[in-house]
Amino acid sequence: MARPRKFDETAVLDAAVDRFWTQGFEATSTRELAESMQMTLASIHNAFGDKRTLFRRSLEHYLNGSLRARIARHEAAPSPAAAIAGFLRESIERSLGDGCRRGCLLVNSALQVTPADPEMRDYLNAELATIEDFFRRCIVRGRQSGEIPAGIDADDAARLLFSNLLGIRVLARVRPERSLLEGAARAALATLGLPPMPDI
Amino acid sequence: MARPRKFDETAVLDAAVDRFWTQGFEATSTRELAESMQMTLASIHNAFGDKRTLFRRSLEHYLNGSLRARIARHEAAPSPAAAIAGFLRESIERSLGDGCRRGCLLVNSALQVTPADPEMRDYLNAELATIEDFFRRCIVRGRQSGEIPAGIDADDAARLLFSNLLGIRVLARVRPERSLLEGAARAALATLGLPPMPDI
DNA sequence: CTGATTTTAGATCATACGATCTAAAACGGG
DNA sequence: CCCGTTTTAGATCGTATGATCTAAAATCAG
Repeated sequence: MARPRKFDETAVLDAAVDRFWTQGFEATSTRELAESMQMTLASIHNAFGDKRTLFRRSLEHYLNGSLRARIARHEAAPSPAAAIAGFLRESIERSLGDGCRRGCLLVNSALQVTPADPEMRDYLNAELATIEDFFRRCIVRGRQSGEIPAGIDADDAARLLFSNLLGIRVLARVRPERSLLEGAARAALATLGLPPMPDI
Repeated sequence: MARPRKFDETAVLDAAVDRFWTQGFEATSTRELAESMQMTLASIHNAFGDKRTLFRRSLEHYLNGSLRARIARHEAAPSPAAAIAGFLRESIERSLGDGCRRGCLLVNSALQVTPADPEMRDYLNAELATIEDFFRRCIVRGRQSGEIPAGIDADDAARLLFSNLLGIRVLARVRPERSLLEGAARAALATLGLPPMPDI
């Protein structure tokens, strides 16, 4: 019978996410992680494997509690148009509410992957694609129900919303100004004939 | 009379840009830079200062030969609407033409700045802002001349184009697919009543 | 109690990192 | 020639890095 673990997995993964999110993978040392996670280096290695594997686990943890949950919640709403608007509103509020101005761990990480790690790139791409797909499904459903006016090609509309959100995510880290983030989202919604973002 | 330099500054800065662009600042070691630049570590330090200063110099070099030159060229064109469309077309073609799929050094770097370096963040933000300003100037001038239809607020239109371009830049690194990049740009242009991107 | 197993704690390893040091080289001036 | 200055070359430094090692601790079963 082995000695029981002293750490709470959720708590330590939260701590790891926090560090990686703020500083990025490369600039975060294993000692800094040990400090944040309140674990020794050996314990981290025992429990999570090497640094890259911990990073991967942290991403997964972040996505489960963040992007995936939010897409599911918004998509469960009866109105596809309002789902888009609400998703954008929530994205902006979360970013603006982050005192550390970290933007989005997924987007940050996607840009930091080096060519030496195509597996990580593909993983991140698959996750990013869930955003684009969410937008597309909403557009298609909204047009079928007549809630969203026909206009440009549905694929292109989804791509516009996708790139718009990615841009907002970039700005959330480097220039988190409400007028800028809201203006970009408001314009995308308006030009696509979608309802405005709900007020908070 | 000092010993003359052996290196060509432009060539070595090109080499540094290449490395930083591909791998990012943190993941690129000074020894890798020395190899690429065909200079010793001490010579690099003598000529350019520490790693961060070299990075800054490399960014400046990249921007002079890239973003700044392109904004100036497109803005000199007689048609503000065509300037926007042409700028987007060029951005996409440059990204898709890059076999290393590096995206945009400016955007990549902006996301990699850690909170410990606000000065670098501000520098990068100022550079990014020149893109937004370019779009705004074109929108305003195009509307004055009647070439661009009135629609949503000019500031918001500029923000939409800006976030759209940032998103395209992100995708240029992580998922450089022509249909995706072109679709996002095409949708932004179409919904703002702008002309399509010129064919290549 | 011993044994098996996993976890923790602290030290340590092998290597890499950014940066610096020493000395020779390269140049023109006097 | 010597001198002054900067650059180059190669070695080295002090520290940090990701990872590992050793041994004690914690647990239940027999």
